[in-house]
Amino acid sequence: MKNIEKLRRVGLRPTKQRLIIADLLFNGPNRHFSAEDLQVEITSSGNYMSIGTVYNCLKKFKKCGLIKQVEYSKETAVFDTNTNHHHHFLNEETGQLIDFESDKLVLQNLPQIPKGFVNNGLEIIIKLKKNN
Amino acid sequence: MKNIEKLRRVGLRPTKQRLIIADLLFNGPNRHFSAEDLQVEITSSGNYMSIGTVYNCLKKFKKCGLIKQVEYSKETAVFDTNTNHHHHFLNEETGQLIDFESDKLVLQNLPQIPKGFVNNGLEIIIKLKKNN
DNA sequence: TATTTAGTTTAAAATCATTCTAAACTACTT
DNA sequence: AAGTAGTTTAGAATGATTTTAAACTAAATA
Repeated sequence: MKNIEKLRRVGLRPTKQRLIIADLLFNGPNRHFSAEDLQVEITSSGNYMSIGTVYNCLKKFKKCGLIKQVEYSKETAVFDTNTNHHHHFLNEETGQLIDFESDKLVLQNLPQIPKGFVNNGLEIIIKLKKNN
Repeated sequence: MKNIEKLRRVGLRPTKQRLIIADLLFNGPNRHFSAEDLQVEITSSGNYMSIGTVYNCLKKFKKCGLIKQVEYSKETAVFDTNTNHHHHFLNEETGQLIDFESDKLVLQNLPQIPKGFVNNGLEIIIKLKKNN
């Protein structure tokens, strides 16, 4: 599917800038990245975009379900092209994230949800340390 | 146990400032707080402390295992007096955290840990939404 | 007890990620 | 072709946190 269609389908005006970002994000494998990472890539691809626009665009993409934002990250927002339900390994030394699928996982005896609320998503982070 | 002992036991010099914070943190029930929250409390208790010192102190306390830092939080670091293993409910609307115990929880078919690494902690966040 | 010193606190400046602002621009509609 | 609503931009603003360098203080030593 062309990215211009992809944007139209979720109600986003396919501007030049959004298409530049869509081409970088949606034509390869899933990955994690920050707004700044992406800006560097945009520059490397021979384009230019203000950091404000990168943030605006990522926020819109997120709102429209084209990307997710990894919720645990402390300072730097980390975005993810993988919008399927999944969890993360986190290499604490480097900050690198690795996805793992949630479909085989078995969770039992989950705690009772506080009164007045419903479960709106369960996220697991498994922190990794080098052995030795 | 007196807080002055508590600090000495982990190798921290019991300065006036550290004792003020220890008195606020360790003489009541466990809770979550930010550096700024704590500074407000310090002020309310009739003391004064620069925000830099609050950060320094919390970092030392964390390093010595007196408190933990909740890892998922996005922008504001959230500290926690509860150093037992536990997980969190997160009210996404307000940012409020609620602990839940991990001892009854059953987790099966956890994914294989990437080669060269060991599991250094598993954290679960259950996001909450108001029902209706 | 006085002196030393290594660690601590402080105000203020610096940093870093992110958001805001207001003006210029552009995709889409009429 | 003109209008308008949404978008992009540079640069300023914000907010959390860290750094800096000087003043201070707890603990060790003389």
